[in-house]
Order: sequence, then structure tokens, then C-alpha cells
Amino acid sequence: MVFALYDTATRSVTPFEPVRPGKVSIYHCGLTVQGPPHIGHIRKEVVFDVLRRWLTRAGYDVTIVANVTDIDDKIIAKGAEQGRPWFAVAYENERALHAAYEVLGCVAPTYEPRATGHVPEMIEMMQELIARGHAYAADDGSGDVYFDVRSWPEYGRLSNQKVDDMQPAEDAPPEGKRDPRDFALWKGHKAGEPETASWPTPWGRGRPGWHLECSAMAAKYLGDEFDIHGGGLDLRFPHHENELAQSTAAGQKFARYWMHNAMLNLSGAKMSKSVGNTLMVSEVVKRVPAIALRYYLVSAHYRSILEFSEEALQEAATAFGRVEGFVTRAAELVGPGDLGEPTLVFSAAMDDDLAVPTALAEVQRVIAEGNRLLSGGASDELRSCLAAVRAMLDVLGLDPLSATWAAGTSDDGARRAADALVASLLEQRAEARAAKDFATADRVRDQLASAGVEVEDTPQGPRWTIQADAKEAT
RNA sequence: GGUGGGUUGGCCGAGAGGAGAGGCAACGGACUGCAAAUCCGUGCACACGGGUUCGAAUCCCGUACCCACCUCCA
Repeated sequence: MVFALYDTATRSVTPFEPVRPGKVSIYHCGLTVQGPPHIGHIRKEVVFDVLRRWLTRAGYDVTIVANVTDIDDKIIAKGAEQGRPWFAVAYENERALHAAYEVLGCVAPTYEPRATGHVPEMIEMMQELIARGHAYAADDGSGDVYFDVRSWPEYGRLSNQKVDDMQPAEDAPPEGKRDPRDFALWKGHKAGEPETASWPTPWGRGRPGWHLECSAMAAKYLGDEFDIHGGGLDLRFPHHENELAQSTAAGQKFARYWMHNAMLNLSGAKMSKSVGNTLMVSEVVKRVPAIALRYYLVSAHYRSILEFSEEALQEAATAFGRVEGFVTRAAELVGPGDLGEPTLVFSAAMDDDLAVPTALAEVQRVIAEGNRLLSGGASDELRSCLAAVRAMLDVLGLDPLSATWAAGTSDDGARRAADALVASLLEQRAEARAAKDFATADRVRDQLASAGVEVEDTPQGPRWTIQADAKEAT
């Protein structure tokens, strides 16, 4: 079966054929770094991380470009508000974004270009568009440059809208526009805005409009035609519609497939800064292990709205605990081994527009099989079962034994100290049990439990784990 | 007003015309000194009203409600 992807432009699942054999080029819109990322933002990162991992496993050489929009109205406003340069605000939030990538185990994009570093490319593109009759500099002296929507018959194709049905663009005052729906490629410098937020152009000083940077950077890093362009569904219009118009009007082929992830809702509404219903990644990972948050975000199909609730998050953490439990128990018995191959059912699900929920059901099925094997002790069957499970989890970025997640959880001094202490207590308990002194045995177990150490008896003897939520015991 | 998506068991969440996703929770059983973990089993859900069909959660028509976008948005 061939990988197939839902294409927003055609609104159908289409077989994927890359522009260049063996290679996949992906551009997805990163953040406007006006604030630290919330879990809705990071859902998108996780979705594209899974896409990347799956395509990589399929043997493609994957290049991912994700932009950082480091200049816009809100960043400038925040800088002014906080009494510091706009670029300080942008950089701080860019770092928070990178920290969130890392904490959730997302592989960093291949390139992550910033808008402000690509002004010359944008100027060239505007010149091209003006030469072709699809853009114009406003004649009101504002220094704005607009895209001429009426000059491009395909405008509206991506979002399936007719220009006449659209409401006027409010990204700039309408005075200089030929049509109220024309959108800004470039914004002229305004009095009161910091000088540092403007760059020279043939039309005067100014700064990038939001959409142009992506067209310019996608072309620079991925070429005139590339495979997949993605982002949150809320970017389909106007952002992606405008990008498509700019790039194709400038003579490029642009993206073959458009992939959009659905929003993450909180209290029935899209999580967003303007609604004020945001949950920062940095906060949520205090309540639940980061890998469990990732499991939660991954577990719903990327095109389904995910209605966030604390209960659902906790439930996901419990469900993932079962997965993690099998992997660690099996690895204790037969060693971590190498990654194997995903099962055919898993692969078919992933090939079908990343049907992760179906794929995850398969992981659970294989784990149930693995748990049955586990009671028989070490075996080749168990070894290959673990290898398959790990391979499938790896595709989702959820392999607990991978370098990403295993780091810092073993081999450090604290762990060795705890190991020694717990071992001596477990020895006492074993002696008590041998003497049928169960009161003493249970007291030792309770003592450990109150310290957050959970003891389980297995055919191979007792094993213990530190409960993650114990440190937050109330 | 325009363009899309949705409503599934106690909860989360798949599926898209022909016995059953999966998970969480619950209950029963096995295992255990007791637990924990694990395994086995139980639960027969598809917003509402019509229609098509041998057969509809799935297709069609209508109704209600929800969400997103219509130039700040992942």
C-alpha cells in the first residue's frame, strides 16, 4: 500500500507521489513568536513530527522547513508594552518554542528560517509580482505593497471561496487598495513604530506582511515546487490561500499537497491567545509526564478536533502507563534489543492518512500478546514482540527506551542510591514473606509506597518503580 | 450571508452499507499469602425525524445543536 494523504485543496485522500523520487520536502508554518507555545501549537509540531518519522521509516529523505515569524504587529506591541526591543520578545519566545519541541521529543526542523532574515528574497518576489501585474505599491504614500486579488483568477481555490463572497481584508487601511480584499505583501513603516522594525525597499522603509515570508522562504529552501505544505487548519485562509496566490502568480508551482491539522479546543472553543483559554506546554508537563502529553496529542486523528480536558489527559497518562509498563518489563527480561518492524496492520493504518488511532489499537493488541509472552519468561517471541512494539512506538515518537525519553531516567547517582536502599528493604520483605510474617512484609511495602515506590511481585522476583505523581502528593 | 467539519456506550476516541476498533472507568473470573501488574470474560453505542436498501452508525432528505474559517491565529 502506498502512503496516502488528505489534501485540503482537493478535499480528498490522495496517493502521495513526491516531486523528486526518494525525497520529501515539507514546509509547515511555525509560530508567530509573540508568546510561549501552548499545547494547541505543540499539537501541530507533534503531528508533523509523526509525519516526518513515518516518511523517514518509509525510506524517504525528508527535509522539513518551519518558519519562525519574528516580526508582526503583536510582537512590536508587546515590546512596547514591556519596554524592551521587539526582537527580545521574539527571541525569548522562539527559545520557549524550541524548549517545547525538545520536551515533547519532536525532531527539530531541518531548517528554521526567520522572516526578518529574508527581506531581500521578499523584495525580489514583490518585484516579480509587480512585473507580472499581480501586485502594486499603494499610491497613497503609505509604502504598503498589495497583492491584486482580482488579477489572479485562481484566488480562493484552496479555501473553496469566491472572491465576491469574501469579507474585506483588514490587515491595512483600505485607502491604498484597489480592492478591499487585496492583502498586504509589505507594510510601510508607520510613525511610532521602532526604526529597528523596518527595512529599506524600492518603495520605502517597511516590514514584511505576514504571508510573503513563507512564499519566499519555501522557494529558497525547497525550490519552486515541493511536496507538502502544512499547518493548523486556521491558517488555510487567509495565510495559505495568500501564499498559494503569491507563489503561483510569481510563476512557481509551489506545494503539491496541503495538510492541515485540526484545532485543539478548550471549553468548546479553539485554544488561542485571543480567546484567552490557553494552556502552556511548560505548565501541562508539570501535571503529567511529557511523554504522556505526547501520547494524548497523538492519540486522536490529526484531522479531528481534540477537546482538551484534564480527565482525558490523565486517562491518556494511565493508558500510556500500560504501554510503558510492557516495554520496560520486557526490556528487563530480554534487554532492549533493536527496533524491529511495525506490523502490517500498523503500517497500513499509517499509510492511510496517518490513521494513528487505528495504529495505536494495533500497538495495544501486540502489547496484550507481549504481556502473555511475558509470563513465560525470556523468549525469542518476546524479543521480537518488543522489537515490533518499539518500532511502532518510535514512529509515534513514543518509545520509552529511545534516547529522547530514556535520558536522565537511569544511571544517575540518585537512582543508584535509591536502588541500594530499596534493595535492602525488599530483602527484609522477602525474609518476612519467607517466614510467613505477612504483617511485616506488608508494612515494608506500605513504607515504600508512602515514599512513592511501588512494588510488584513478578515470576522473576519483585520489581519496583517510582510513581511519577508521588512527588505531587497532596 | 459565504465555505468547510462535526454530534458514537459512564468517559475519551476510531470506523464509514453486511457478526466485534482500541483505551480509561466498572463488574466477574484466573494468578497472588494479600496486593499490584497481567491475562480471560461481561457491557451491544452511534443527535432527532423521515426515506433508499434484503440489510444503515455508515447513503439520501429534513430538523436541532456544536466547532472552525471568511485577512491576528498552530
